[in-house]
Amino acid sequence: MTEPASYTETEERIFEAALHVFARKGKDGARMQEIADTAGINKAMLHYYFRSKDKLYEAVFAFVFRHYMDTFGAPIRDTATFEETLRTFIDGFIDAVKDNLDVVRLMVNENLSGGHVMGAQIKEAMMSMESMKPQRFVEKLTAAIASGEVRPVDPKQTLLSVISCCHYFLITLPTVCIMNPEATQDLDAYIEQRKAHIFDLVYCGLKPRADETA
Amino acid sequence: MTEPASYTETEERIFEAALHVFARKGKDGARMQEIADTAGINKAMLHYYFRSKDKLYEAVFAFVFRHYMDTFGAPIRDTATFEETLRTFIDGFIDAVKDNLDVVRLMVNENLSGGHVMGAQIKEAMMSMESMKPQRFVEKLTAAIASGEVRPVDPKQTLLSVISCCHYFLITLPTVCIMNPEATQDLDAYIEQRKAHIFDLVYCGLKPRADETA
DNA sequence: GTCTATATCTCGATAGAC
DNA sequence: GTCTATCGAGATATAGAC
Repeated sequence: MTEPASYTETEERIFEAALHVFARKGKDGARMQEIADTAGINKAMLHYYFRSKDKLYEAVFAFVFRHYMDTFGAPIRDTATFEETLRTFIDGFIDAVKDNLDVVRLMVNENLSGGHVMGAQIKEAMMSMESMKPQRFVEKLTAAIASGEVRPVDPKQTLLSVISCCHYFLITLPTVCIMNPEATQDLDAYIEQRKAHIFDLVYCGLKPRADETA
Repeated sequence: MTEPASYTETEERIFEAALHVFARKGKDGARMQEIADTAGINKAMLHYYFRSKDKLYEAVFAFVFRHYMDTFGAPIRDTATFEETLRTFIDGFIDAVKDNLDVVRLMVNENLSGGHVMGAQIKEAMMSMESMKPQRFVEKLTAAIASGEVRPVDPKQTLLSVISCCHYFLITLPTVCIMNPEATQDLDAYIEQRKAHIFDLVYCGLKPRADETA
């Protein structure tokens, strides 16, 4: 799978439209006509640029995956304490997810239907991304455990829990809005409230306790 | 939307097959032929029993939603401390999700594509389910805060975080298995490990601290 | 109730004019 | 590069024999 280093303006508009449709309907449920309409171009042009639906799906996934991994979350600074690291990570992560909801939807859809396209992407990405944000988070957490700032926990399990808390409520937003009417009225306020809750719950869950041995 | 109180054996076999396909492909991506093949019946029979794809989707969703809500999770006993309640809830919830993964996949798919069918179901279900498990969890947590067993937190936010941790890793299982090879080799062991981690993280996050005022 | 055959429509993909 | 027109496969849905 060779990928061009850059795409034309039209191709990126197609990616944007394809992402929107694939994210909601999945690969099989998406319609080329709907993607073309959303992109404001002719349906034949989709095939001119990307030959087939399969190729378009793979191309948009690869593009989005790289872009997503590059820009996700605030940078994790080396000078921060783990408390700062955690707060910054949750804050930046949720902001990034909120601004790229379709990317997360696309990836969830991939997992629901087997995750084969994504699997190939992940393996390819592993090679060229030593400084991946989640990996850095695990490193910082491991260091914090060693220094005693955080009690001994499984770092990968903890990362998974934090990501779960940050992703899940946005994935299931329609349901969350039904259960929490205030989220419908002012989503941004609800998101800030949720950020604060996640940090509070997780950081309290990680701090060493006076009444326990480390 | 009037629903029969019970279905025939054939109809329930169709539900099982439809759930399997709809959960993975979504409503638009699913194929009636594949559902018929999975159920081991003729494609024409699907239309004989459920007129159209739309009606089948609504019927299977309503059926599954009721069944899911009735049987989900271990009963929350009134005699338990909140520590026991939490452990029992996480344990029973994850077991139920593991045994009904397609149900969760179907609901996530619904949310990804707008959640309109599910929205109608939830509103209908709210009326007849005062003893819904999640609602009972919130009540127990609220009581535990009042009694001082748990520090003051937002109960609904906490419930959402617990559900996130229990659902998310199973929804994204293909990705989780790539990141954690040991989960591929022995999934049940990984699930037990995850149960223990979630309880540990959340319960430590909820326990009052000696160095803080309640 | 269950099947085969088929009508009708929609989708992905291409041909060919411009 | 962009469009219209269209082909052929495959989808939903139905008709009608058994």
